[in-house]
Amino acid sequence: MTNDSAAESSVAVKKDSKGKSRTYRPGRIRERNRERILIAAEEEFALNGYKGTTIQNIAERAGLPKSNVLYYFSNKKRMYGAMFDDILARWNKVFTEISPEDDPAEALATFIRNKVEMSRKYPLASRLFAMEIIQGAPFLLDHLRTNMREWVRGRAEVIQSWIDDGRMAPVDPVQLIFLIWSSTQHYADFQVQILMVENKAEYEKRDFDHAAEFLTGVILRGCGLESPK
Amino acid sequence: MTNDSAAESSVAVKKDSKGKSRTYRPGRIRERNRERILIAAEEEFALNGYKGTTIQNIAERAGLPKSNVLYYFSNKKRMYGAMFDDILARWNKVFTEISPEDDPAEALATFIRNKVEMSRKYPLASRLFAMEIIQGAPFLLDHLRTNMREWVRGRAEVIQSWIDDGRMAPVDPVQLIFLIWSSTQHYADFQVQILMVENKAEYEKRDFDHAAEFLTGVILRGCGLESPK
DNA sequence: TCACTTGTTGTCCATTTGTTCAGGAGTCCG
DNA sequence: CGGACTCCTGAACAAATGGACAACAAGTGA
Repeated sequence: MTNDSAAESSVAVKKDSKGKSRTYRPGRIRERNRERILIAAEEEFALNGYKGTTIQNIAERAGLPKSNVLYYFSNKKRMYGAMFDDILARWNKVFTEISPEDDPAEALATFIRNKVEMSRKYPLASRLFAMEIIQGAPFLLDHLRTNMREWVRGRAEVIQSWIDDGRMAPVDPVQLIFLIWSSTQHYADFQVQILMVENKAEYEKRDFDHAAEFLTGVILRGCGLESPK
Repeated sequence: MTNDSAAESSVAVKKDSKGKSRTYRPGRIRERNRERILIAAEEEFALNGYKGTTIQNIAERAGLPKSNVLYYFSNKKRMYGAMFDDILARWNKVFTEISPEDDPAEALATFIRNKVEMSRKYPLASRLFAMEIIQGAPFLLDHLRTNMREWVRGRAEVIQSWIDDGRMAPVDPVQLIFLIWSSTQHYADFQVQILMVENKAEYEKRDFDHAAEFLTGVILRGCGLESPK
């Protein structure tokens, strides 16, 4: 997606000594360790940033020697890239399409709820993404320019059609998407700030429910819509 | 504020050989270089994160030898701290108080506009702050727990009083502050994403005006308020 | 001019870090 | 059991980095 690390998880095709081609399964050892490493990497990168993260730290967190980590991901950059491939794939699965026939209130509410749920379920991914963008998206620039642009454009067109049909207030659709994006993302990215300000030690499930409810309420009303009950 | 770097800019009081105390002006050499370094530091830290930034890079950007940078800020941590002291001071100056007597629509609109203006004027500061929080606020934890908590609490109380007086819809005041905070901050922090999605090379002033207008429109309406003209 | 402080800078060093590599252990299959 | 391949790992290394330091230059008030 963003780099050529895809080869890392694919099935290797090699030729044996007789020149015949044979296929080998990567085996589940590879699968398992790869995953372990990526999970550790997600935590470390989110906590310390790209440069601040050392392969040593990732290895320790994954309970493997550094050399072994480098056996799976030939270098740090690739690891970082592979992580984002994983994250983006995960996100893609969640966000369903919307269409002009949908009910605006329903669709927007669902979007907001999904996004908040995402912040709850994958806060590390959210933070990783945020840090990457803040630093100028050196790895994801291409993704932003292609996939994400198309994604936003598609949504914006549907929203615009709702507006044209007089089914919601005339607000800038792209700005609306940004608003939903940022306000929901905030619960993952600025977790510490929220916890400190609210004097809590940890999030609870109902905090997210409350947040989702608040956001749908205000944003829908802001779009001239009634919240679906 | 967050560390003891205050001493760095204060007037040094030393005793001379005879034991008499004398005061020396730091002179404007110190002032000027300090500022130059901090500006360079802001750019570097925002671009590469704490760990990713090297004193060498800061020095080069400031056009000084590394040793000279270390003469002004004895180590990297202190530099980082001094930077935030500057940033927080800058912010404090901008956000005026609100009171129960104010008009809710007027006050919220002003707040949103100020915050967007902040994103425009000091995008680096905003990003720096965001990265710090995302990484768990190792330097600003204390600030969040004290100053920021009080700040939010104070605002929330005023908003609540507006609600109690039936002057706006009953929305959670703290969540409302978070919403405004995140949605406005977004224009600075996720600049690259926005530019890519909108297929632009650079922000223009009117982009911010447009954003502020959109946000006040949606959020105020979401709070059951009319936008002040 | 003198005494003292402040400012400047090149050099040095211990440590960390990404990455390479060579060799060995484990696994699978005919 | 033997060969082919996958998986593992300790050791080594060049580059980079934060910081210490000493010697020197410039500024300042009396």
